[in-house]
Amino acid sequence: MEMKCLTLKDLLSVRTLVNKTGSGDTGNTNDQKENICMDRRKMTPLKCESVNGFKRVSSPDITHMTPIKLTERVHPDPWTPTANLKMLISAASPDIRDREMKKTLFRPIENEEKAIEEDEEEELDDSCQYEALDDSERRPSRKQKSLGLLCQKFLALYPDYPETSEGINISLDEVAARLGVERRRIYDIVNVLESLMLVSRMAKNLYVWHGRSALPQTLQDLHQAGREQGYHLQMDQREGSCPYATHHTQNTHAASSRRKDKSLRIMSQKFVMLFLVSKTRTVTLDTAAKILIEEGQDESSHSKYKTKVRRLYDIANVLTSLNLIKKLQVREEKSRKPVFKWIGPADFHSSCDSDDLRVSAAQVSTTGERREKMTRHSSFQVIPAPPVNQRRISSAPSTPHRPSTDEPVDYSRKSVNTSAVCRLQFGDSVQPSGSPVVLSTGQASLAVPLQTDVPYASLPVSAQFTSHPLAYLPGLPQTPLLMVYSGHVPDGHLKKRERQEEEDDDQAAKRNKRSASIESEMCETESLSSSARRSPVCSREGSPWDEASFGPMNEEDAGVLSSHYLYVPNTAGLNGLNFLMPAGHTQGGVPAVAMPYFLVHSPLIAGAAPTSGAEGAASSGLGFSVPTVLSPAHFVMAGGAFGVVETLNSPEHHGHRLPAATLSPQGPRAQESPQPAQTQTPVTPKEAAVGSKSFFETPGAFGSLSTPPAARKRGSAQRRLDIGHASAN
DNA sequence: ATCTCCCGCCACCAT
DNA sequence: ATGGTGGCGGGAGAT
Repeated sequence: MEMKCLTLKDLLSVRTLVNKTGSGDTGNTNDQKENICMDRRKMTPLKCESVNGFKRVSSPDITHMTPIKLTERVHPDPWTPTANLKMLISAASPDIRDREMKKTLFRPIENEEKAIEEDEEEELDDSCQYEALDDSERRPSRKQKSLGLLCQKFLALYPDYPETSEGINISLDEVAARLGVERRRIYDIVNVLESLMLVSRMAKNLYVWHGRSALPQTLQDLHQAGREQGYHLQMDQREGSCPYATHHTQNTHAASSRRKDKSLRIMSQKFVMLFLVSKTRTVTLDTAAKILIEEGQDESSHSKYKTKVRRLYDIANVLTSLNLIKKLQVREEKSRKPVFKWIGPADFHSSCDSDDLRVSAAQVSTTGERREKMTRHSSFQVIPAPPVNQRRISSAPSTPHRPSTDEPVDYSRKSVNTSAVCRLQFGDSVQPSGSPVVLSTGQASLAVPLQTDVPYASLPVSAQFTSHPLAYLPGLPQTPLLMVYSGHVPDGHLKKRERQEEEDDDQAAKRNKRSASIESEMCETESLSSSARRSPVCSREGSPWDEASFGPMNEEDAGVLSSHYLYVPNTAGLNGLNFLMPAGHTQGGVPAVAMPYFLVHSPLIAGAAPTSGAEGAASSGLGFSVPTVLSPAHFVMAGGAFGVVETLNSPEHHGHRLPAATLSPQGPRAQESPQPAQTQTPVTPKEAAVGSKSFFETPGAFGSLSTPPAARKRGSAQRRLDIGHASAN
């Protein structure tokens, strides 16, 4: 989608309910909130007081959008959130109202319970159901304030399948006011929705609604990622303790502490993955919590578990509202055991295998967009938007954007890319086989036969590739980015995933096993973005030339790798770039997963032998001589680890590290290393630290699939997961 | 008693 | 310093 939505800010404000309500949204509302807070807050006196206090002060504060206890300010009828909504809706424009009504009234019932609840609530609201007027009744029940219900209301505000042309802006403030809740709650919802790409964050306080259009694809991607992550194994085995569990935990320590890693978004995606890879499509919170804890936490204290479960409940409530899962009451033993069953689309696995395989220029925009939207997780991310179409959310409320600095490449999430990227195979999920790569460069796309070798042995690589030892990409077009990806489907990349399920187990197990050492680094969105900035090369911390980064990986690692990309930001004078790819590198001593292509830093090429890393890789069996053809553009040659490479000399570009990068031998250790010398962009210490973080810990999973554009804008640190951040940097 | 999960404090982090 | 985000866990309602 285009970012036109961004420009819609004006529109937005116009259509906002609040505005309609008239009066500077805050002003009146605040007054109203007065009555509310008291009744509504069942809270302790203290809370009430604070509320009041807040309230008093709020009037003046109105100016800034600081979250105001929206709950209180919206409607006088505290105990019925729905009432607030209705009121607001009625005040809204006909469109909104209609849509709203339609939604609420006709939306398929999710879970009986929910539906019923809602209905009841509606009734209550509508009629003067004051039968239950006792004070106790007046106070909204816990259920009425549930996140799930709130989410339903939220969803009711937007069409499941909005017209593609225009994005629907979502102002958190507005929606919070509209729903009569505090903003904090909206974050909970939006984060989960974002994890499924139902919405995308465009800027501060501004999201764009995408609806369920991309849901199937998103789910497919998640399914893929889940399998690559080895979740299916864990799901199968876990019913006690997963052997891998402990393993996992081990090496993540460094990364695990970061805030984003515990992100609700990520957790949500993982949670969904669990369902998707589960044969029974059911997941117990207990299992999910354990699995998730293992991944992200060092310690698994009971409190951690409890916290995790809390979050899972939050997520589950939203997913339930989305009709994707439903709760099953399974009582066993002496206690009830919360179990959720997937009731959403489940056929995605077989659907898109072939179509998406090749991403043509034309497709890039859409596909890329989709991926990009995939949470902020780099794994889902994709292509940066072309400078041209980029929309800055500058208009976005309170989000200043840097003007043109980032002009060349804006990976801001906001910018839904239009194709500026050349993308070769998308990913395993998308591209079934390590097939020929289709390179799309904005306007033109060329197919580059890639020799997939041993590492890809499992792949049905056809002879077609063999004939082309090298992929030669003559001067890259204007395209800002070039991404080459040789699709290797770890799982044997069968078209039918079902079929693989059993087959993959071994691999998955293997991956899982080793995941401990690399997981933290895999596919981490944030790390990608941040690291990208720091280091042009995918190598984790070190400079592109860091040997460690390029060193051959061990077999295990090799096994884990599933995707390889060649990622070349074509910004600063890369147009003339010529690219060579070794077609059939032998894996001789090289771990099966060695990369088939390299990036070579021109200086190196020109002058002496490639740096150790590159050198090593090259020598390792990739008989690959660097032709003089290579342009002066800086090249980075990456051998083994994975396939993301970037040019070094684009300041604006931040390369971004692929998940595979984590595979470097040093593993975790690398993480600790200080900032790469080459950091192009100033990085805060924190960022650096972040770099090693892992998002998905899925080798080659999404991370590999979607490469976050080299330079993702960095939004708030917390948003770094985002695909694109508004401000470039 | 245990499950759910609301609520809002407050750490984070970009500005 | 400011303000948007959102992790987190206390603690209370629901079962």
